[in-house]
Amino acid sequence: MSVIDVLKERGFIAQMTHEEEIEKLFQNEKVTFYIGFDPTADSLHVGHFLGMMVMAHLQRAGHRPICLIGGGTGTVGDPSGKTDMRKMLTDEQIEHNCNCFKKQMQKFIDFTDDKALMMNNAEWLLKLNYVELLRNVGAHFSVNRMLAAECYKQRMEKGLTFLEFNYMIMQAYDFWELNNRCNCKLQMGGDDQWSNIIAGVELIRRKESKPAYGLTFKLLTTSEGKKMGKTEKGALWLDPEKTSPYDFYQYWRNIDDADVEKCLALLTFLPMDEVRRLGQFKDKEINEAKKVLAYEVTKLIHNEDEALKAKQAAEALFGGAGNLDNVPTIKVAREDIGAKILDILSREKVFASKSEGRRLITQGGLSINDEKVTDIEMVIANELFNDNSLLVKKGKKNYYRIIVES
RNA sequence: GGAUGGGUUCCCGAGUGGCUAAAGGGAGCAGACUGUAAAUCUGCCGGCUCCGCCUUCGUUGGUUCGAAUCCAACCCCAUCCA
Repeated sequence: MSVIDVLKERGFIAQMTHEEEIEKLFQNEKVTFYIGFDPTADSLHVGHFLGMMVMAHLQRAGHRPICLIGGGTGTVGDPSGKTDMRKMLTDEQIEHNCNCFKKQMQKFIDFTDDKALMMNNAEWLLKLNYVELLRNVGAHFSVNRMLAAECYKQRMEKGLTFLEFNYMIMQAYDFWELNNRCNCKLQMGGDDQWSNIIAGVELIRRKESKPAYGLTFKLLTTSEGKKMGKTEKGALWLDPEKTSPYDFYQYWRNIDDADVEKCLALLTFLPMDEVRRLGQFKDKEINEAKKVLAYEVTKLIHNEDEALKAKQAAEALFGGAGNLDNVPTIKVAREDIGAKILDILSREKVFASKSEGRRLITQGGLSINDEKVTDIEMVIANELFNDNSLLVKKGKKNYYRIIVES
């Protein structure tokens, strides 16, 4: 079975420019391909995860991925799928973000011995000469066609700046550049990148009279079509400082029944037989599949040790067994004993504000050691601690262990 | 540069002098039901020293006992014209 078949079977692929030729390409040679990542934040998030999985699959099959960090394009901002213009980032921010991306990708993709490359398009884009670019590249783009592109449709109504309009051209230029530099023949990306990818494919075919290909993978959406990876705290980050492994684990543990099989196929390396077997589970049983999903995904993004800890914490909290050592913990000082629980938990950001804390308690949404807190004025008393720790539950499933720092 | 319309709380969107912390919807949160799921029902949904007070309706000034609502200037957005 070819890698492309594997990707198809697992449900990655959305569109391909030349399906048969791409399949042949992967059978006949070691293919260099690239995926671009815009450094809009200082961490990758689940949205990027899918692309990384694709790279990993292809790398395992002996092909060579290029991670292209958009240090240059990031200064412009991709208008695809955005209703509003993106905020512009400063050069320092972009550089910082690029470095963060790099670190995270290295955990996931093997960059030794040039088995994968990491590049930054700032390297060539920032040097471009405007008039030269217009003559070399601009001549190959039809504004009429660009305006008809899906990715600009929304923005045609809302307004699109010339700056953003050029994003497509820059991305096409990237592909051309990589084609020249590293014989990169294929660009991949999320399905929202389709127009941008085609632009590059066509540019290479025109300039070089050489074949170039494009492939998009499906966006990671829930069964309801919403983007996956949104949490109450914002995006689901891959950086443990921004989203703890425990929260990360819990996100997948709590996923919709309908999305379990899809996620197992896309976000883990479990064999498809196993994925299908787990996907068959119904009702209560499907929780077993969710546990596998959560564990596997956490293991990939963080590591086995963190995945295990997250799993243990979850089992201790929800299964009622095991020790609580790995539960998210808040340390308080000795002099906090006697203070109001409301004050301490607001200070520790368990509540967004005191008002929210009050509301929560009034509505019966806060428990300490499994007993509902009914008194807003309740204080943290010594008797509440067993073994120096106390368990707070906010809402249905947010747990915090509080320990006193000695 | 000119004309017109518009900028309201996380998002959409009502509101044209006091009854407005501001309708309605979405998102979110909590409770019930459950399987740490979905659906459904109920409540909440600016902040605080919370039966009271403070801050918010593009910005800054002004009119008024009182302004998101009226006036002025400015900024931004959309559409048409140049």
